[in-house]
Amino acid sequence: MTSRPGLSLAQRKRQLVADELTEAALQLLALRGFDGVTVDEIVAAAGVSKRTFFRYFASKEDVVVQFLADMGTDMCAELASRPAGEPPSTALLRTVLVPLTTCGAHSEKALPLVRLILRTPALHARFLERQAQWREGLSTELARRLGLDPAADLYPHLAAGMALTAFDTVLWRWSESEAGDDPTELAEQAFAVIGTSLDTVG
Amino acid sequence: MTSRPGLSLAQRKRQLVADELTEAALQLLALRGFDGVTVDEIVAAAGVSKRTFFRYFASKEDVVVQFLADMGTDMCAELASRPAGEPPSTALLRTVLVPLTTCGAHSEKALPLVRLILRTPALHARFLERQAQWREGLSTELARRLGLDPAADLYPHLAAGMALTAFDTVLWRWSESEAGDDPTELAEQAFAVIGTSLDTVG
DNA sequence: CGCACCTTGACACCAAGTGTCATGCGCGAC
DNA sequence: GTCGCGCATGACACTTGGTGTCAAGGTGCG
Repeated sequence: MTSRPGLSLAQRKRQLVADELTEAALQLLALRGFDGVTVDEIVAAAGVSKRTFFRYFASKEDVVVQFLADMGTDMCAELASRPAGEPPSTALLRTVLVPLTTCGAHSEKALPLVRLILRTPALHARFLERQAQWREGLSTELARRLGLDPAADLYPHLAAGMALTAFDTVLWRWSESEAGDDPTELAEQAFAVIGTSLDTVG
Repeated sequence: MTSRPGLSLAQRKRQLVADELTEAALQLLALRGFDGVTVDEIVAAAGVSKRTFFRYFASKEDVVVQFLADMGTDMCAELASRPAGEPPSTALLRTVLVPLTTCGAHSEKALPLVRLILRTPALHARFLERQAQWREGLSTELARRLGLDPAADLYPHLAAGMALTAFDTVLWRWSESEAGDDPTELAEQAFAVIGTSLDTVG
């Protein structure tokens, strides 16, 4: 899930431990809820010490939420790779579709995880914090594309925020749906609403 | 700041203690940063026990952020009070203006507070969480106004999210500005961008 | 006066993190 | 081969946020 191939030998062991930890954690958390599990239990299940846990994850929340950092860089990369002439609305739709399609593709695992995050206040807070970081990245990239000064123009920040608002809405709606709507379809619906202003620059 | 007049006698003592606590806390936090101050120091400064602190505030963050709850209800009230025929963009602008004008009016106190919140990860996370609650309230109110089903239509959630995105952008920009731009002016700028899609329902 | 209620403080306790140090293991240099 | 270096780990003590519990004090009321 978080694997990035082609790294040094010693760092692959790190990945292994990290995966072991996240797997153990996710299983327990899905079962008994975020507050119902202590990190001591998690590390016992994974067979490492508590100190090691905190060498891999900055907090108990991070073990659930850390993968979002990768998604943020993925989104930025996608936005950066979109053709220069493309209108912001479609470029941002494509950007937001990156995490959303992977959600849709692995819904068996992703849906419970999303539900856990959105329904646990502590996790939701961290999730929103990450999203704020995404917003920074997207807005600077957007400013670069359009030749705007992100410190002077409100547009980049606003546009990035709107795209993430759409993302949020889709995710929330998806997490509430019983059988699982198609997130990509929902995203298109959402962008049909917000797209108008996205492309009305100036 | 948090005072709500016309309450019972005994509950006014509560307000007093709460104010004492927040004042002591804000002073220390502004001075040494959020992580540089322990709640033991805060309660020592306020002259109460640690246990009492947590009887008034659910967490250390809450002593900084609790007043946001009131702002949320204020915004909902404002939105509910807007005339029925008013287009969503102006109704939401008016809604967002409620906290923003008070910020502008008390910038000497509000600006450092906003900066503290936006620059402290833990506080920022809580802030965003509160905002998510605002979003719930605003979207249901919006759905009521427009006769939409908030569980079926994406629009209410999206519109509320866009309004809060504008709010966020304004607040962020305001907190970065040296001499303090006018938040209400910034809000109008922001709504000039997002307004287009806000009023294009269906 | 006595009673009930509410607030507070003291204290013990749990869970999340962090600093520190010693151990162990792989790996290259000699 | 082995010496030694670096790195990951574990053990442990400690700080801090946060909660449960209980006993004491104040206040209003019959």
